[in-house]
Amino acid sequence: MKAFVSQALQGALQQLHAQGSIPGIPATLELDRPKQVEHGHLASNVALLLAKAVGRKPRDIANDIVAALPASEWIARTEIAGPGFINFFLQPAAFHAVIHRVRTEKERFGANRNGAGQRLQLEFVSANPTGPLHVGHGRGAAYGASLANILRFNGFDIFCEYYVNDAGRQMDILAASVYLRYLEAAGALPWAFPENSYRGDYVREIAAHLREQVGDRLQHAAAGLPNLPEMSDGDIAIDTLIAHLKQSLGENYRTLHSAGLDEILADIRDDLEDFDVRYERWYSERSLMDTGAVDAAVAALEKAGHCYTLEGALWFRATAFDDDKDRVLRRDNGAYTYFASDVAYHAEKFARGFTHVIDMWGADHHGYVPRVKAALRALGLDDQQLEVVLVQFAILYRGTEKVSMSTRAGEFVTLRELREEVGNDAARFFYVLRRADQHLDFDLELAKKHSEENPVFYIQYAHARVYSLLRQAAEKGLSLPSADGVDLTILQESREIALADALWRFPEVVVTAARDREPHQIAFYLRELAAAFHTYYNSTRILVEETPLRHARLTLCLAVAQAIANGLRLLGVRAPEQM
RNA sequence: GCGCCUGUAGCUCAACCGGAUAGAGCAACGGCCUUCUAAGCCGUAGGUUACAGGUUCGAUUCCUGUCAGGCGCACCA
Repeated sequence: MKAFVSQALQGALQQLHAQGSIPGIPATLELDRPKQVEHGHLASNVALLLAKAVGRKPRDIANDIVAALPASEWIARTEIAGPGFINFFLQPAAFHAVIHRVRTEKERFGANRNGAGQRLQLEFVSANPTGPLHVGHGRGAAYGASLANILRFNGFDIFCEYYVNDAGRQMDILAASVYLRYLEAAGALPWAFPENSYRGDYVREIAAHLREQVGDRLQHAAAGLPNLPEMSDGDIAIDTLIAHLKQSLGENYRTLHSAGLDEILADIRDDLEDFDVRYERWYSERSLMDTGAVDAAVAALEKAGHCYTLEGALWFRATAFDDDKDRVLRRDNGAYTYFASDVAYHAEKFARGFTHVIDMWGADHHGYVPRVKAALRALGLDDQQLEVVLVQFAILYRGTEKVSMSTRAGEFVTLRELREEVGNDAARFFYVLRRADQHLDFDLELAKKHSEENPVFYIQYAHARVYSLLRQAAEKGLSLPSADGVDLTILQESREIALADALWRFPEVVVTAARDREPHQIAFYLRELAAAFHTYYNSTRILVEETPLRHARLTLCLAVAQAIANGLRLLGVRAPEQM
């Protein structure tokens, strides 16, 4: 419909251009919905843009443009308003066409092929597998999964990936923590559990499972165990413990390490699966080490002459590529930094042929963006193809009190707990109700309280009401509209036009939500569509005796239900037929 | 100190990558159920868009500065 008007406008402009009255057609020409209905269904600012170049008043130019518009069955009339806007008022037939389109396209209504041929990689969550996902990770999960759905609806080929940090020191700390709990369970822990290890209950469970698996076979490493509480520096204490375990357990250290990693990763997978968040691939950091990809990436940087050695460490000259300071790739102890494997990972993403790569990181990683981009450029890659979306933190509150979310202390609220408390639908919806760059205050008390008067129910209710109408019609023995042969031209009431107008916006919102990486646009749109429906429902009786009118109105309602279902599906929220 | 994000109604947030009179939800107040689900609808009230400049036909949006909040500035991940 918009394309139709746009075509007519372009035609008029081309005609004026051919006549020499305007120098060209502005590229920034807008054809948008005015905020107020009095300003028409569509409005263009083109005359305002041309005024300066032509040297005439905008309103005069607008007059010429309107005069040059071809006659049309869908444009009822035009109006020149304000400083020189051209307002278009459409015929009801244009809106009837939208309803027809929804019924034809069904679950594909709103979809487009804008992204056809583009392979896009989306990495999100990628939380360290050192514990269950907490509510902060939930935001990234909901956001990423929704964005993936929206991009797919726009025709992009999307590949979702979770980067598993299974190689770092944090994993060793987890292994050590599991071991201490393992000893504790056997009554063989000589002192109290240390502060800076992972202390959540899940560590006890992993230790218990390990014990079932290996019995007391690993207990021998307790001999010569360094006295952690006596050591003043906690980090050194942990590292000493890890070194001791690696040495005395030998091959069995791998068993210990895997016990934690496997169980937690399985838990994370289940959790996300239940949350309807799915990945094409879980990418192991360790695999980058094992295949030599990290060696290769670092070697490539060295070969390109962007590295130097200082005090035993290998540095990348990131400052040559606009970063604040140079970065260490390999420590003086010979171990690679996290940064080194991340360079390898990103180089590998590009090597796999994605046309565009989107990373979704927590906002606390923002300082990390310049150095990754610097490394990509140093490797001769186009850093423009890497887009980093920073998702601000979700700060947990219980009433007015901030809730600590230290994973080590085990005091956090897990994503699973949140889902069980407010439900998947509400959680998915709430998480994407704000832009990514907005801080999200997640008040647990409020989330619970809202579970009954939640905006998501408002939208679901609109959907369910339509199906309720169908059930009512069946009970009363009233016939339902068939797929075709419904005369929509009877729909002339302003609220019916307004409702169809709201429907027509869905395809546009799908485009801008993808373009701006903003799933919240879908959520806000759905609330407006639901509001338009509730208004209509309250003002107009749908199940009237006159069959043609009833069929036309039900067709409109079914179109609304279809659009709501399509929108909710993009956000991972169910569209129930009954509440 | 440097960098990134943010500042809009009492609260939580929108505002279509510069457009016309800045909009919703919640909270407050007043109405609507003998008829399709009141988990709903209708209405009232609420604003110097943090502040000061600048850019232009036009600024919540872009630029500069100030103030305030969050985050980051590791041979951690």
